[in-house]
Amino acid sequence: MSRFKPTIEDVARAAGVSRATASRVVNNAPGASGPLRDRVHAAVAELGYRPNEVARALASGRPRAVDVVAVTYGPGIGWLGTHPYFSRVLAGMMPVLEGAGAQLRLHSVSRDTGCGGTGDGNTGGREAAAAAIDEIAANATLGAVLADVTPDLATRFLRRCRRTVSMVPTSSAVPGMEADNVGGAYAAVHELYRLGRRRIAAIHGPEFNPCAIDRRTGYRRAVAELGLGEHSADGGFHREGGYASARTLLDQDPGIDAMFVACDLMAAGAVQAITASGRRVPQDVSVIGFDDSIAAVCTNPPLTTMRLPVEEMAAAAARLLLEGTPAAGYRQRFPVDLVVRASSGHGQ
Amino acid sequence: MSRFKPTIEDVARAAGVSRATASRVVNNAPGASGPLRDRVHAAVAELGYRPNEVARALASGRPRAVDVVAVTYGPGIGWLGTHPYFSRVLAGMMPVLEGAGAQLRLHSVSRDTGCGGTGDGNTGGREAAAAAIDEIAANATLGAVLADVTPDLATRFLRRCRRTVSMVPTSSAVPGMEADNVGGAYAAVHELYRLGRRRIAAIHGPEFNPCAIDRRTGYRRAVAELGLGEHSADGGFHREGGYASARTLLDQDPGIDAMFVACDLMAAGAVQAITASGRRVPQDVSVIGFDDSIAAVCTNPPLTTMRLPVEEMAAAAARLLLEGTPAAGYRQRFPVDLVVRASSGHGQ
DNA sequence: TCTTCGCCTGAGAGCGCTCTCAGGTCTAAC
DNA sequence: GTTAGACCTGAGAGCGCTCTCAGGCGAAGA
Repeated sequence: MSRFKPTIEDVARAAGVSRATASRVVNNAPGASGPLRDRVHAAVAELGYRPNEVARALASGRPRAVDVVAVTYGPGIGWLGTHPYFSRVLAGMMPVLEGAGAQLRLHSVSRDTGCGGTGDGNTGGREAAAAAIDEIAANATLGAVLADVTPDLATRFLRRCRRTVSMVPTSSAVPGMEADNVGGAYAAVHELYRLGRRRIAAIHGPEFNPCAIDRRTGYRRAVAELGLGEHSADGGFHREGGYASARTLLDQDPGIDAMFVACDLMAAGAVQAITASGRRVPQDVSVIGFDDSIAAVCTNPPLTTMRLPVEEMAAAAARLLLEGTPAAGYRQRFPVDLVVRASSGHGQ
Repeated sequence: MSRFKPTIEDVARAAGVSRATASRVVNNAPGASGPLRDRVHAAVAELGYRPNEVARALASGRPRAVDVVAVTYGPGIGWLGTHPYFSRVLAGMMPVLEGAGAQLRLHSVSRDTGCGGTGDGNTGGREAAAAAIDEIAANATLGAVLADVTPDLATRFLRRCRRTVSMVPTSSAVPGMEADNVGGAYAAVHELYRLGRRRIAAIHGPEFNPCAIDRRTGYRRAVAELGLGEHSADGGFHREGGYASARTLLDQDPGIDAMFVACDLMAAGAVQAITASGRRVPQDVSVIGFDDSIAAVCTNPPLTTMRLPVEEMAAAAARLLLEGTPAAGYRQRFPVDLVVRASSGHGQ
């Protein structure tokens, strides 16, 4: 097989037409027809021609690529490799993008170090993150989806790239897909209450994460309304944190009979910690997670959880970007529903 | 903030130099120096100039982008959103690519339907997949990593794009990162044997998956050498399949005292099925998984598993691509090591 | 002082494609 | 027969950047 890559010039020559006509046919644009179309198609087939996307992008000024920016934090490589959230975003967008002939470019920015690397240094971390965000925004083309991001970074991104949509709540003008995190957490606590639980602890995500903040708010609101005490710890949105927090919580107050855990990964850790302490889930301690990610069904018992429709949100974000520049402050809301499995139990 | 995007022309004008000089400075190329460098840098800073990657790619003929192709199969959206494998590949490559200023483009091809969509139709599935592969290969630039792929598709890809590396074993000339899947499975069975288990069943991955084939081979070899019987089922590399297979296996032969499960996700399902059957893990049935993915530590008890160094493999693949075109048939081998957790037990 | 060499620098030619615009053809209506 | 209108077609000008090449200039050697 020859390594020769035919250009549209070659196609045009082979078909005996001009470059413009060949382009029209290849792009299925109107204004060329009948015999010429056939000749061009034949030439394309014969030469094995494929348009060069890069040239096409440059010439048309609108490259067909959506940038997905995952702002990660946490130990090691960040969440990208372990937290199911990101794959769900990708999986949700992929079919939409592919259907539109758009590419998906993935970027990761570590909130702490700028680059999506393994570094843990804090020296100039914020500036590095900001610089990385600028860099990506400057080259974002069809648009960008901020998979997880802090409001300041989101605002900064929007300044360079209007065609942006955030997957997490940001207070700013950044268009976003917004799940009812507050309501979900609120509903989880109420469900636990309904099951007869009265000492409902919470394991939250990191305090700078917008989703974590909302879920915490929902928990607090519910607990306050129900006249219950507040017991909570920060589990950092990773399993290890969930384990450690559950332990701490149980040590502090052995009477805890339920836990609302702000993500399934942490909930998996919490279930392990509860079990390790000699308690049973759900008989002794009822657990409700959040996300309905793959982690929820891997635990034993499987997790009752609040389903975050990540795939749907991601698909909607992709569609929004494909359509054009979303209006500043645009919001699309998604419900967060209870999915009952075994970890919450059946009540007394 | 103005929406004006300065070009290198603007920078050159502002600095009072030619476009060529501005380009040299921006690219840190030799042949420009002293005062001019400073002037250009000043202009860049003042205008907030960012090189347009698309134009740069077209002009230089070497776009800095690596394409990651995930060939998925299975129900629904495929594995992309649920199987931890893909995120690990991404997470492993990201730091390397970012360090080299390269972008990461993600593609998914469904083995069954071509597009990475949700379809389940088989009509023309293979041809669609092949067409999608061709399309991606034609535009692959810096190179491509085949995250999971069947040998036929890999070969086809290589035909259009020499700069390719596979993450799974392919018998063809495709350069690849090769983990010792056979040895890992073999070692797992031996470990189970060492623990005193004599009825060691296996839950395999889909028979067309190269990794699954190798792991099956390792299992068979070990079982044959140890003079044990073979009991196995296909779990399709997803949790549900693991659950169903474990159930079936246990029904067929209630005396099974150990299971080698070819991926952690399936193992999570298997553990649930074993528990549901009234047996204990590891006391009654010892379980060893494969991968050491996040799923391994979410289960209860946590899984003893064979660690597949996916991140390292992915990073190595990225480095290989960055370096140039790997030789046909190039192989880099990775060990698969036992990670002992609770699901295998301590022996009698 | 003249030549040689080396180092800067800028002009200009593309990379492969899109898209506008002017010209050309053909049909139909006057 | 003439003309307006609709529809094709191709020439050519870029998109923003890279990179080659030749000219210019100063230092060093003859």
